[in-house]
Amino acid sequence: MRRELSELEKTLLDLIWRKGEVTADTLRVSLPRPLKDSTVRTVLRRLEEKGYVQHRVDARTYYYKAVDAPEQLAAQAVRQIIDRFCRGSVEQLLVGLVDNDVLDEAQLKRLADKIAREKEKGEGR
Amino acid sequence: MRRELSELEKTLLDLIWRKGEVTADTLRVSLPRPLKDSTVRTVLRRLEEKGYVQHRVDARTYYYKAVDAPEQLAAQAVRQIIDRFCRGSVEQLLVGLVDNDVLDEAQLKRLADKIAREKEKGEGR
DNA sequence: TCGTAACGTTACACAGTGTAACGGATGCAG
DNA sequence: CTGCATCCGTTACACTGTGTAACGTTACGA
Repeated sequence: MRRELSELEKTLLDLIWRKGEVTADTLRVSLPRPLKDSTVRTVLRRLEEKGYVQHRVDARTYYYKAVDAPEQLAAQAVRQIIDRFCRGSVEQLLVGLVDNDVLDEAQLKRLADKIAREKEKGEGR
Repeated sequence: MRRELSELEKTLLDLIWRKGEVTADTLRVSLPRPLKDSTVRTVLRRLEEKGYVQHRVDARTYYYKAVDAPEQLAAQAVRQIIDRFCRGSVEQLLVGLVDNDVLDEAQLKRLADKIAREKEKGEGR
């Protein structure tokens, strides 16, 4: 499992997801609070060390992009939560989500149907 | 939102959930790796400062118990994930879970039905 | 050849974490 | 009543991660 992300790293990664592929400077100017360019680059490098982003070079400029889609990281994170808090049971998690109003039961049912339908369609391909 | 838990704190909290209510020493002897009693107490106090556990005193012995059920913390954590990674959409998360094999679609449907049934029963009360 | 634009290296202070020694209070056995 | 054992809090310290940036380096274009 990859190392944890710090708060600032998460902020940057978020921006990268939103923008697709970015240079350190593009990123810098769209930051919520101002940071020096060297700061941004340092954090980008740490993000890369941790395996969350990659860069390609084009005419001595680095273009960074995220390695995983956000949903993938989300899925991993949820899996960890399940292991940690729900004794490995997805069911227990879902029930907990409904109980704690993160998810309401109508929504859940609708989703289940929708996903089932898409799955069917996908398999008929 | 409460502060983050460190790894050791998570370990202790897990044990507390499993045992219900514990003294520092009960906890200490069931740890995976040996720690001094003062260490355990320090971590317990930090856990309490962070608001995850409470203690009551009985004849100068502290009995600690968890403030929230694990499922509650799980729900909160998932909500954060949704905000952070899925642009606030639970649906997107669930789809991602299915796509990444954390949850399979049959299971989801079964769960949805079960929860819907329980909900109905609960409201008839 | 020189400024500019990009980058990496290095640095540093501050917070959090794991880990524990110590010393104070208090109840129980003599 | 006195001293040992039991529990607890305080204090401490080293290590790591994090936010933040100054500075040195390299290569291109004018």
